[in-house]
Amino acid sequence: MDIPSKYNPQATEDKWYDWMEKRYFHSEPDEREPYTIVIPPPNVTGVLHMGHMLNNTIQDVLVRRARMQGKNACWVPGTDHASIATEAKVVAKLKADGIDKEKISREKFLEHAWEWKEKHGGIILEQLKKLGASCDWERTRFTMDEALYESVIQVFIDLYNKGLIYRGIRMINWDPSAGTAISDEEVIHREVNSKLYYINYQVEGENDFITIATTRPETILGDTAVCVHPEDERFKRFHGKKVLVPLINRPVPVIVDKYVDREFGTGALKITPAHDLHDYELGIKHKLASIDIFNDDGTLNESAELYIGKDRFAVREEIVKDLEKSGNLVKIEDYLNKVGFSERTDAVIEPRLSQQWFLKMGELAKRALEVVENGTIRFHPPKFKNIYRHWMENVRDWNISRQLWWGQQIPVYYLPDGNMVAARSKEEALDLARKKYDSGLNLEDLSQDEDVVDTWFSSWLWPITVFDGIRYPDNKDINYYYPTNDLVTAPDIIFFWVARMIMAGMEYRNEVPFKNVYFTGIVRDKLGRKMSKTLGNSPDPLKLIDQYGADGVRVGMLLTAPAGNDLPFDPALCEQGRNFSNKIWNALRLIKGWKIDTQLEQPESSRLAVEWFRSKFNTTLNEINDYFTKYRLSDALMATYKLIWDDSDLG
RNA sequence: GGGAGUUUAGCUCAGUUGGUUCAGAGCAUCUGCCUUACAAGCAGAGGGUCAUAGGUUCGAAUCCUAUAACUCCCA
Repeated sequence: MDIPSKYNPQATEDKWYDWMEKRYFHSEPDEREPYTIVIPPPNVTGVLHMGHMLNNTIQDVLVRRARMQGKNACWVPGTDHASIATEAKVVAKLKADGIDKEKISREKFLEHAWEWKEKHGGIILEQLKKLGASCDWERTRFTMDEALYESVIQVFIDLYNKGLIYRGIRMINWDPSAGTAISDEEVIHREVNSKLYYINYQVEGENDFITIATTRPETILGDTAVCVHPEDERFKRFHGKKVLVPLINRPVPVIVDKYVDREFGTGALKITPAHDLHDYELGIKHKLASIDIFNDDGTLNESAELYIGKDRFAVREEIVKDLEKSGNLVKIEDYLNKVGFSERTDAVIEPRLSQQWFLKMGELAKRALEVVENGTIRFHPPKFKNIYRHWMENVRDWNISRQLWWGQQIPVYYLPDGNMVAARSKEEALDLARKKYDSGLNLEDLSQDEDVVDTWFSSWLWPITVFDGIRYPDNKDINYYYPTNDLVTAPDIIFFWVARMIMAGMEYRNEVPFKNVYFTGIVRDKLGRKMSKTLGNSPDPLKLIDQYGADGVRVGMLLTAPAGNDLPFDPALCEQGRNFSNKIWNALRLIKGWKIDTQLEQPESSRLAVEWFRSKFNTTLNEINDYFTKYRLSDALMATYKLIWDDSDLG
């Protein structure tokens, strides 16, 4: 026989790569029923990891099935511009070339950024092709493409005019490493082994003192009060008095508030309104001063009076020594507390008072919750409904401004008198400003807001903007492909992305963006650890493909991946996948080896066998279809696996 | 601190309204086999107090209560 007994995936798969060129997966609206998936756009800076592999395999399975069912299937690929990550990469590249971002203009920087994007961005899309993803590659989109950029601007202006976007000074999460504010969702709270410092504050004019406990001694320089519980007997003698902030001897009041937990620490709390959310609220309630002691990069500024220009963590060590010298330090205890880290840079988040743009979420959330509650959008598995509901009911306004350049610049123009207008261009802004405020204004009088919007503020429009449905709400594509059918994503971006897409869909199409959301699990290693670069426990998907074939790896991933379940990945699974490919290969060899003699009459045994298999096949097909309608993909795969391995096996 | 979820064979998981096909699947393991599609294979075998303790019921993996362990989300 001339067919090799072992399946060689490379030989087969390479042959099919020109599918992309033959436009087999291109879709145009026609009279058939549409089936649409938009890819969760990976970072343009990203490279393929196991999570993408799983996620895109599932999308490919769904879209290929739809195609087999005769639907007009369209899977739109693309990337997002990932402002923080990309800007960091470009800044680093410029630095290596001896260029300082601060010293070049915004325009120049963006030129470099685009150059970088053209050169290094989008590797991941090529990798997806290797994986065999049957996307409509002619529809590839990028969140900074002109059409998508303009759509974001248009939406911003619209929401601004509706009064849903506002500007205000709020306590926000500052990422000192990226040099920008980030949203609440981008903060990851982790338990950290730290210390609890007990520090004496001397009572002004008395030889008495009050002891507080804090995990952040460096912030005492920004203290503007000490707070105790009104009914705490231990502190009643301090009510109405003032105490001196150690080292700088600033007198601050002792205030009383039931907010204080008497059990925690000493029962006395130092209040730093500029650097803690709860302290900030107490500050407003008790009309306290607020002293911001940090620079943008996390070093101390002049307001701190001491340690100016030094990093916050270096200062923590120094100040403890100085407090000890001055006799204010009582003791240090080990303490486990939760610290917020930036999802992007892993820097410790600094709560900070800052002027930012926010999007009101209340009404948007209400409608977005309703369509999930009433089943217009179904979650698979349904347990994510609870998490979604909880977030939606407690949603807070979304900080959408970022102090970066790479992204859609906020389309708000300020007038010399402090008034502002939102418009698509400076010229339009001028028109508007003349009509609204002052007919004598000139172009030079206007200055555009320097910030860009959060990357998610473009991704939340993705199912609409890939079909240009914001700029042209009645175009052929959007009318045909929207709402999309299935969204496949990881549960960790349910709030970042899924929830917000639903809001945007309801607001701008008055219709849900997708009918089903399939939540994948998180790919872990054999020991159950999350795959990460630092641990080095993530296999390179492309190497796995080399080793086992794309089909082998994909079967391996799906075998243990019921929706929403974490996937403890083991390369042995790919081996099983490869073996399965080989099984199918050899079934082909078997058939090819048969010779049909039309002269002979079919023996009864063969007739029965054919009839049996036909019936078995149809039973299994029903079963598989049933699994698919329930989004039980690994069960569907297993049914297929058993049909081929056990029932087609004539050995 | 608030909420959600999980716990079934060595591993990863199914198990719909409690009852004859309820104790299952795949992998792994063990024992034979290089039998002309496939040793990346074939034939066969073993393996579980369904987390623990109570309760409801004629009957519980399934319902209720408590406990424990783990996971996730939120503050």
